[in-house]
Amino acid sequence: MKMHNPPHPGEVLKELCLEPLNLTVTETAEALGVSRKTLSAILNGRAGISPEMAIRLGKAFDTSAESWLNQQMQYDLWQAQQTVGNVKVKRLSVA
Amino acid sequence: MKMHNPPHPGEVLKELCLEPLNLTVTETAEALGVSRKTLSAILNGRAGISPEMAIRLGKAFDTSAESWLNQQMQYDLWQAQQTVGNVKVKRLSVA
DNA sequence: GTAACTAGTAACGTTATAAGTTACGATCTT
DNA sequence: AAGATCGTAACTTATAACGTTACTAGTTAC
Repeated sequence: MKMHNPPHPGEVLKELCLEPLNLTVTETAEALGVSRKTLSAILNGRAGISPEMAIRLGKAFDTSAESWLNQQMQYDLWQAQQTVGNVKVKRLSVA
Repeated sequence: MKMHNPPHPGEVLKELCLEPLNLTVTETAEALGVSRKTLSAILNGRAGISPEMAIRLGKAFDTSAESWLNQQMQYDLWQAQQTVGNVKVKRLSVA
């Protein structure tokens, strides 16, 4: 029931990882083994974090890949709810 | 560090939702508002659960959309780790 | 035993996303 | 001025979700 707009994981990545360590986008992209463009898109909220990317981030920043995917999931779910949150579905549970 | 192969969410859906309620695939697909093919693909592990689908499942079975997406995430992450789990990434953390 | 229902799936199309390379313009730094 | 950095547009490739239609095969009912 999270009711607040979850931040895009890219923002978090920038604020919690790149900035504190004074890492450039170019430098970080190379370290991650992805193109600068790919990282840039994530940082600017124009792409999501794929499972592969989550693994890379986990290794680079010594965090859990899961935490990155989790943030992405929260973000995606919130977005989907804004779009199709009012789809009509027949209740199938016992209740 | 979950080391066991997580089940495909489609299996869980079948065993925990359809079967206990004696629901047919056709019937459930209609209730969810998706095509029979789409549901069938999920149930047989040939498609994943999208955020939209998670919302539909949550409404139909009175569960949280999050739990469905979470299962999908675990599954995707495990799959990705089997494939690219050994990518080389430069360590960027302080440690 | 035929008709109805059910299920998997192949073949087609549409839309969207992740990722890559290349290239350009803008800023900032030395 | 020269070099580095960054965002981003254009283009390509691969994958994925979803839809419709249609075929095959099994099961159930009359």
